[in-house]
Amino acid sequence: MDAHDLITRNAAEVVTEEEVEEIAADLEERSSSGSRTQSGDPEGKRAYVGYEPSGVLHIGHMLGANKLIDLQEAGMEVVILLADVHAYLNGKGTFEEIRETATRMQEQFVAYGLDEERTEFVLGSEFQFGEEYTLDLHALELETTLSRAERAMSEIGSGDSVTVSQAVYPLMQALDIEYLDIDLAVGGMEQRKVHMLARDTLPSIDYEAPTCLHTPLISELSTGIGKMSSSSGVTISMEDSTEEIEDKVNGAFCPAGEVDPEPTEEDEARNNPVLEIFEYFVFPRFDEVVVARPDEYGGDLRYDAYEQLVSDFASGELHPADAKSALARYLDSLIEPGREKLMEQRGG
RNA sequence: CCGCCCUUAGCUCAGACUGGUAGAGCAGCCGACUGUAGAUCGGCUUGCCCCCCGUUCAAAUCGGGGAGGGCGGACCA
Repeated sequence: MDAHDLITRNAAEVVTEEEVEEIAADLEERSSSGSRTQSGDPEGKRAYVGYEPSGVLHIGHMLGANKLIDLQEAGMEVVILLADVHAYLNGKGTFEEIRETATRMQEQFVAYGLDEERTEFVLGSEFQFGEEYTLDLHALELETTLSRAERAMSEIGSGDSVTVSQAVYPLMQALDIEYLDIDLAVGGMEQRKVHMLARDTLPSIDYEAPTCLHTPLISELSTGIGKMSSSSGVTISMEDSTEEIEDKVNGAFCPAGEVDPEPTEEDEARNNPVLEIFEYFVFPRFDEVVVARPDEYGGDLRYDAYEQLVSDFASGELHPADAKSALARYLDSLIEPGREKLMEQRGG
């Protein structure tokens, strides 16, 4: 797979396609000339994603990590911002508490499969209190209306009250992209308003508009309606036991043969979360997927591409129950190293 | 600072005028039916009624104080 395909595979959108092509072309040129990207190389292409530190990685973090692994493979340098200041601004606790969870999070990312040598972890507070940063932040504040900043914070639900800190939050995200010298800003689709704000406002203080890549959001597991969230409903995380994974996956909405389930009576869009997780988690990380199937139903099935699995599912050849048990098994093996790290962290 | 409104189950709210320690819908959980889940049936759980003080035999309900949240406070209409 070439650099461009690695960058864009399983991405919900890229802004803009032209800008990504430029990055990909540059990576291709460098790899063919034999100059493998070294960390800290001023010419290297850098991608980043930012997360508020949380003690336990959940499926959203893992989805982002999958993309970062793709980007590393494509030759990019990868930066994970452990956004302690952002977490503080979002009311997640004291700096001490937040920083402690930041360390745990970093270890879990490595356990999940990020190359430790090629991943740079940066604590937001390392650079976000600098004088220059602060002045730039105020300059951005001058360029941004409250309502625009408020709209960019996806976590703010209607009806919730908004603090000034939450309005500053997205502006800092924009500035981080510049200060970390990022060529590609990565985030889930819930980050697109923040990134669009960054593209609009950074040029007004004479910085470049960042190129952005957004990963899809997985549908709510038990209904297929809306998006899976770490704050409500069923979510999958690194602290799930094998049994919990099995139970959660087994409880997932998964109508037989329906790749594109019908909307609900209230006209809410529905997706098949089981297929989504196969597509975004399993196939990117495994060359071959084996679905164990009882002999009475025809024996095991083997796939080396997501499309093959979908086509069997659509035809009815692959039954949801078999798909689910296979999914639980693969998800479990993805989570296992992180789960062990987590137990180690808690035991010590 | 001042004024008005709100606070009851995880969520949206009823109950307050006419005191008798609480209800609905949704969600959730459990069974039946499906080789999964959903749908559909059947069953079940849940509450510092925002806090404190007072009146009363008895307070979610009445009185006082407080906290949190929403909206408003020039002009124009």
